[in-house]
Amino acid sequence: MNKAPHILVVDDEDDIREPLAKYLSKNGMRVSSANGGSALREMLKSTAPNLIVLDIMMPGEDGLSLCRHLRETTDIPVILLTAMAEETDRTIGLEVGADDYLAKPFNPRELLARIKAVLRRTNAIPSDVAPTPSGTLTFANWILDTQRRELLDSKGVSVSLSTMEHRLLTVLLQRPNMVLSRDQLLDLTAGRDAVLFDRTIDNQISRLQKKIETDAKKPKIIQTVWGGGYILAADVVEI
Amino acid sequence: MNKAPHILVVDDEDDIREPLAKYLSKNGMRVSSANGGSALREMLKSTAPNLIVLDIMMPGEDGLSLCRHLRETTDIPVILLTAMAEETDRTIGLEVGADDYLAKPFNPRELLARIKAVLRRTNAIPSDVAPTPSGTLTFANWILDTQRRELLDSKGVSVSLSTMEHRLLTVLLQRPNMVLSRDQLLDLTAGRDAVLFDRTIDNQISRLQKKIETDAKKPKIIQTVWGGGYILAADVVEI
DNA sequence: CGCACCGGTAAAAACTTTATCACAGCCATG
DNA sequence: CATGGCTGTGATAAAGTTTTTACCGGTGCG
Repeated sequence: MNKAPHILVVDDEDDIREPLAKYLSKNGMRVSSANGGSALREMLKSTAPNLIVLDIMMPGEDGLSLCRHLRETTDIPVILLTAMAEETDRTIGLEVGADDYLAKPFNPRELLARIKAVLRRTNAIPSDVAPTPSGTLTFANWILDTQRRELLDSKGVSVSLSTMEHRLLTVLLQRPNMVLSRDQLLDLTAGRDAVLFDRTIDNQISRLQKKIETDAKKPKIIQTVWGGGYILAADVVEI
Repeated sequence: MNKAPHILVVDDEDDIREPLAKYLSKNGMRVSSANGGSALREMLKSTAPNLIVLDIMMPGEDGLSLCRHLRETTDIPVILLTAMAEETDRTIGLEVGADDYLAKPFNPRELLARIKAVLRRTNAIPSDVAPTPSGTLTFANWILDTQRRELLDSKGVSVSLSTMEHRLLTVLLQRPNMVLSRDQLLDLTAGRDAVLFDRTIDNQISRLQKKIETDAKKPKIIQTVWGGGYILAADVVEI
């Protein structure tokens, strides 16, 4: 799609910083790294990364105030790394304005997932301001009653939807004829962090298609956009 | 249903604040904490919690005016904590605009229950579905005389209902074909101040089903909506 | 054509939510 | 002060849902 996101990793320990940088670049990120607060400050003069991964336990530095400073002077999202797994720490981290928080030792996969989640949130889809989740929506011979959580076909026969199916369908109906990436769908339905090799949305789409498509092999209503996500291809009318 | 509620705990004593924050987050809340009035004010600049738990006995602070200030400048509900178990204090607390009040030492469970109760009330079901508390209602071969508190089957045979069963049934009949969450049902059946746990509603429903369903194993009238609550699936006519 | 990904879906696994039962406390009643 | 009905709570079993895994087939591209 666009340019790969630029991640700045700040950690004083080479043994952590370098493998991490390598891992992230292997997985589609552009990575720079800094071995401490002053290197960080120096780098920020010349570049504006899309996200900073910051270890708060660096000798001779106060990671927390560094983070606070970042938050005050820039809009760059920050993910904190810390040695403590304490709930208190998490709280403090978030108080200081971090976007997310991860305790060491961490699973690089999880960090990657969280990075993606934060970036996704930062570039949030514009239309999630609007939608009115109430009322009754019609589309392609179906009627969804959001109050009753009931989906009716043209003859008024009810098809039951599970919680997630209902949520996913509602999300799609609120943004018809618009390509939604898997990440966006995850965000909108579950608010969950997407993890690598996560086929959750595929499955949910698949299950939903089985219920609402005439021919589930050739979906007309919910279509796949190769490399992009899914799109609800129908006009939606609120009645 | 959607995101976990965000609770802000304000207390100067670490020994209280931290375990409490931990307890609440273990029980499905998103928690931030502040160790005093200024930290609170600071945090409110950047976040809008769903509820604030405020200790009014903090040194160098006037908790009461803090609460009053909160009430004047925001719509965020407040639960007060205080060392005194005095009735006077409770009155003062409520006068100042607090939504609830709890004396220390308190049982964390009870606080949790009260938090839930306040949140439930805040997101209360819109009362535009103006219930008609009087009259006689028919549904699915049953006749409920709400005035006489009597339930009759199609042959006119009376089935006795306990207080709670009657109240619950009435509440459901007033909002037929609409999913009602446990929280909503709790609110509608128990009073404002009731501090109950979710399983209570399950039991009430179960007891009611045993009385009115033909086959209690496959309920037709009061159906479970998985992950959502219950729905009275029948047409209700007032006669 | 081969390679590297991407997407579909069944089945297993993990997790969440709900049903049910037993029991204890309460309250009014006799 | 014993009795019996009603309620709320906790434990445990059961049901239902969602996520992960695994495998396979399709797509774009060089």
